[in-house]
Amino acid sequence: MTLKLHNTLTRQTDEFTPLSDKKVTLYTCGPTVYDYPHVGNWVAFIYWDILVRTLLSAGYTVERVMNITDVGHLVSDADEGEDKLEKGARREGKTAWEIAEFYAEDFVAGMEKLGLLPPEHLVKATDFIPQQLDLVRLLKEKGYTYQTTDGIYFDTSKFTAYADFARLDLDAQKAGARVEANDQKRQPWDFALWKFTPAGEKRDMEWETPDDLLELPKLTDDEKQGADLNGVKSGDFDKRVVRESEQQEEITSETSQFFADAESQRQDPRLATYVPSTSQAARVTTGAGSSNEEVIMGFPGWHLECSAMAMSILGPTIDIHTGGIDHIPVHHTNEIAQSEAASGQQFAHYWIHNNHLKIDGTKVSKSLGNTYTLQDLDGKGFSPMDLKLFILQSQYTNEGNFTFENLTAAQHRHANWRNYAALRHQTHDLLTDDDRKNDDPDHKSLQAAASAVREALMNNLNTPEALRVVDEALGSLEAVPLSSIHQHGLMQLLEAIDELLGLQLLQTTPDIDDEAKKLLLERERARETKDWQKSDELRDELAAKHIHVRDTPHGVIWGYS
RNA sequence: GGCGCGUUGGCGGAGCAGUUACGCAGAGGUCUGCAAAACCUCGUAGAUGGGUGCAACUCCCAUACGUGCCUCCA
Repeated sequence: MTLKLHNTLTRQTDEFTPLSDKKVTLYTCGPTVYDYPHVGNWVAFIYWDILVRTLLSAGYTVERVMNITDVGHLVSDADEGEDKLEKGARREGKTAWEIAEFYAEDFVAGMEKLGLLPPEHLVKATDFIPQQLDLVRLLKEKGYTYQTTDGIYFDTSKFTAYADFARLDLDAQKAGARVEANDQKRQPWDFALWKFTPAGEKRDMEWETPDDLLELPKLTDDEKQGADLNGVKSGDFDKRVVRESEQQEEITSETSQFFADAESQRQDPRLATYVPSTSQAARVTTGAGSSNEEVIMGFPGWHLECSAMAMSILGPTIDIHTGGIDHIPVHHTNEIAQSEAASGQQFAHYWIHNNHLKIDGTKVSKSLGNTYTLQDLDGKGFSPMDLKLFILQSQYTNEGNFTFENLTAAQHRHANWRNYAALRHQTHDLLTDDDRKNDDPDHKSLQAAASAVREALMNNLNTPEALRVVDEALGSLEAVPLSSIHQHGLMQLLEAIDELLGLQLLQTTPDIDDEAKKLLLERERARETKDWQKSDELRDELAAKHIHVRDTPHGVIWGYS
């Protein structure tokens, strides 16, 4: 059974073939940590967790990078407006660093509550500034950049495949474009790799812009002779820059860390074609020989972060890149442009995008006040797992619709599942497999259900189908005597559900304590003697302990209430 | 203006060219000391108009409507 995924590159559901037989490299665009994540944000992380679990179940090892965007994500994705972190800092009277730390911790806590597997690399953009500067340097050396008064930009006209991924019609877009705020950009869709801190402003998060990334004032036409670099005709490079970059290549072939880790890990021969740059960028100072004593501070562009982190950790080509559907036209288009321009290789083989969640039929929007967080849901009595089960009700490619009515439906289903899980405490010892062989039909059907769940996920992460399978398998335990439930088979199914869907059914359905068991027995005796009053009192006592009693034709069964 | 997605019963939501899953909710019934649960039955769902097929919810085309991204947002 091969895994199939809907690949945005091909717009088709493709069979998944990783670069390596055993290992899958995966990059997930992570959160921008300036506020609490809302249900719409969590959708993506829940689906990608299912993806990882499915890959693991298929026998792959997974190396996943998830970024924590803690700098550079502007209020507008198009390099305009304020930095979300700096804005959040002012809102709360803290520094951007404090904001980032607080919300990053909250995000990790949320992942734990939702039972999401931790990525192998959960990395902060601010910890990868040198790598990001290296990438800018590399792009500059290859002639893909230009400088404006507010930053270093990627010249999309130099990357001819720019419009391909999102199938953009740039000419048409140009015609209908909004007023362009930055008239120094050569194309409206050029994007900032590195932005300069505006003069007179002090950001919480800013770094020195290495001198060699800056362009000096333009030279005269005569002086520019011979300054072409890599076929770039622009006169934006001067002789000094060319000289410097030549020197750097000498140094850098020894010192670069940019792809070093990835090289040692993957030993992909194609990496040999990649000419690395220096990692010393952050240490470059405006010192001797520089005519410019002013230090220009700056910060990375949002798009740059993802490429730098993905490539420096996983290598220039990764298997899967995931993200929200909104990122196709801008963020991921830009990631592809800068990554592939730098490496000369395909960046990701599979681009997997989750569709958005609507809320009450309309979009999730801070201004509409419908950005429910885990904390909000908790306040209304819904657990993180209720939310997760709700989200799994629809496939990641589909637009979901969040309503409290639907969340309640998921909550009821979750409660039912937990009560089925509790049956394992109520089957008897004689059913622990010793006196029932593995070819027992009940056992087999439960095993079949476990593999049917796996198959459903292999089919483009069809979580609704997986839930249906679980419903049918667990439902088949209904209205049969406890004595005919195959405990081992039930355990295997529950383990499979927890492994594949991460619902933590086993750990959240403990056995009842001895006192409760005693009350149950007492109640049984009372019922045998038709002492209904005592029986009902005992039932109330159990209810106070959140234990619900059902008197079925096959005996008493308890559940959680 | 550009690029997308969708339209299945009260709600959510799959598969499938030929008995319309599954969950939640509703009505009636059986069972039960009572309650709950369970079980049974019911409401007989596929936007519209064409096309291809013996046969279409399922494939193709068009239309309508809804909705998302391109300015908060996964």
